[in-house]
Amino acid sequence: MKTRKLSDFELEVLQQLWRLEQATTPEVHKQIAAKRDVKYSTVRTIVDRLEQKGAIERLPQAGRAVVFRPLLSRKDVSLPMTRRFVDRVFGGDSRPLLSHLLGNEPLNTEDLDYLESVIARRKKDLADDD
Amino acid sequence: MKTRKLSDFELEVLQQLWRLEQATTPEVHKQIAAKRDVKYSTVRTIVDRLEQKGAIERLPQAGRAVVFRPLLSRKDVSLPMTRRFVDRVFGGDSRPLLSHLLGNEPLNTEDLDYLESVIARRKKDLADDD
DNA sequence: AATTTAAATCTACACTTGTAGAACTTATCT
DNA sequence: AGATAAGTTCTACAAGTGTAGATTTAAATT
Repeated sequence: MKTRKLSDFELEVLQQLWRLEQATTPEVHKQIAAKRDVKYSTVRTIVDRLEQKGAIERLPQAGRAVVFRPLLSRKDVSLPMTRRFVDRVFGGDSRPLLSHLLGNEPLNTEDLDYLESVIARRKKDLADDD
Repeated sequence: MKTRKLSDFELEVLQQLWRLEQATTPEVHKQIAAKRDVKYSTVRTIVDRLEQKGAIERLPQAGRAVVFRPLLSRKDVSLPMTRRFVDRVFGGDSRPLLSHLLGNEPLNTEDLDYLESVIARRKKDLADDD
């Protein structure tokens, strides 16, 4: 899973591909152009670069428009990128990030309950270990 | 607080400045060169760019070597970067990031207790609100 | 003072990224 | 079939980034 570095724009296109499971460049363009003003050929360039980087592949079938689908899963991308981010911005210590997110991101009761359960599990693991 | 975008390397230098509070380029270079092989002039270029971007400033005093210190705090940088990261990689939803970090980052009992307390506070806020 | 050394400044360059125009190729619609 | 539209491919380019050599300047040492 040779996850070469992906640019902002490449990530944005990949997000769309994850959402749609697979799509043509015009489809991806339509999605993104709904938010930002960007030309078709620009999106197409990004799609090509994603293909070159091995992050997506084209499905051979349909004749005219090329259908692409992701080769990398969300996790393939998010795990290494999270690691990198914590290193770059927090010097490797994820705790300030955690408390910031827990303290400020929009979370409902259900979310909080779930996160609490994750902590509980961690605690149990710690207890079991020694 | 015009936080222009900072590159990886710029962030790395800034981390050192935060750690040291203030430092000369040779000092920063020594720190970074301890981990990676990088030339003095390379680090100096990055320092100059940080200065141009207004992220650091030079202290006028000492005659020969120029001392720099950060103009941006860790939070000035980490808050907007975290936002951007969550948007880029998780499409704006921080919950998968939270559960990943809580479930996998190295955390000791004390850390977990503290994070639990943050959650507890959030829950109370929710209860008070309605 | 003359020499060595440390640091600063200047210049350069290849690669990546965002951005898109122009030209060519199919389909599609009268 | 001819014209229009939709999509693909090719080419380009400025800004940003990582990287560093060469040159100049200032400080320290003999």
